[in-house]
Amino acid sequence: MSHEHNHLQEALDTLKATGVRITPQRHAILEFLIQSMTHPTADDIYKALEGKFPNMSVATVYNNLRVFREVGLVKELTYGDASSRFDFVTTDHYHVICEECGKIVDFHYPGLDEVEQLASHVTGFKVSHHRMEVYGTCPDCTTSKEVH
Amino acid sequence: MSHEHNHLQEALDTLKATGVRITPQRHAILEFLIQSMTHPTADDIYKALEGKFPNMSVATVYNNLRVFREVGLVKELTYGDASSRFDFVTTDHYHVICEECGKIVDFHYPGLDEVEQLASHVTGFKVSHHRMEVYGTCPDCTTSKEVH
DNA sequence: TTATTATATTATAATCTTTATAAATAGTGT
DNA sequence: ACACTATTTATAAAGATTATAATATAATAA
Repeated sequence: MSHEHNHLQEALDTLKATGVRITPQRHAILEFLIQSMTHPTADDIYKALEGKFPNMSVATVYNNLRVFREVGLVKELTYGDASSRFDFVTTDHYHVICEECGKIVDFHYPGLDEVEQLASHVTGFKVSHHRMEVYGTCPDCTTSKEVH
Repeated sequence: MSHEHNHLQEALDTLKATGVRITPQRHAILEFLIQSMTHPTADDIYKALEGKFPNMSVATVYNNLRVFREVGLVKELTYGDASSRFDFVTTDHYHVICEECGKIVDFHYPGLDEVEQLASHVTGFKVSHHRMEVYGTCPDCTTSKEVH
């Protein structure tokens, strides 16, 4: 049984447990998110599934991404550019983003509890979570920028 | 000579040095950003200055914020919500954001060079910078949520 | 100071992402 | 299979940002 299959099954269980109906569209969106390595936009998902669901509405994609986010299955990433990207939540990881080509690569890091604690102490906030991304140039783009 | 005045003067020098013309609108936008503690949106700035510049266009605000960003005077912050916020760049600091009321508070932290280094090592990226924010509930909102 | 010239501003429209609405459809538990 | 309610669809609307073209203006040099 593959990891992808596991994730999908667990996600469907989560939906059932929270009383969210499992529709073919939701199934397909989840499946796409899980197998996707590209942190797609809502429009990416919409386009990717229009073969299987010629009548699906963009609103359906947005609605379901919101539902998935509320249930904790999906994380919404807002970078500088126009549209949000969506990431199926697996284990805790951060992202490195290539400023040349936009590629997003995961990397794992112990977590920044210390920063949260300091922030909480200094500002008096009750801290719930944080986000962090690293920006730079990916190996491919670094190579193609070199003079030959 | 106040800090605000210093910042403004330095900002104007930066503009002159990079060949960006200093217009009354740019002067006012910079001034507002420097004295503002609220990380305003483009529309906030537009509204704040419409008394002084009744004919200023929204496009002017956006254009100039882009120019300031390109020159390194201003940082654009994209959180989950609809519009970007703009922050005059002074010393390195991070933000805590209240999930109830949206308030943004600065806090200083040594910097996460170690994370950048690890990310670079693991992914092969040439790292240029990172962003991080902490989320939680501010003291005011915590208080007003308590049962009396 | 004035003329020149490129740049900035304005007004407007267009574009793009995301959300709202209402009618039609389809899951789910019985 | 039925009934109930959530979901989907199609469409329009809203909101943020960018593009365009005409006008105005800052910087520079004569």
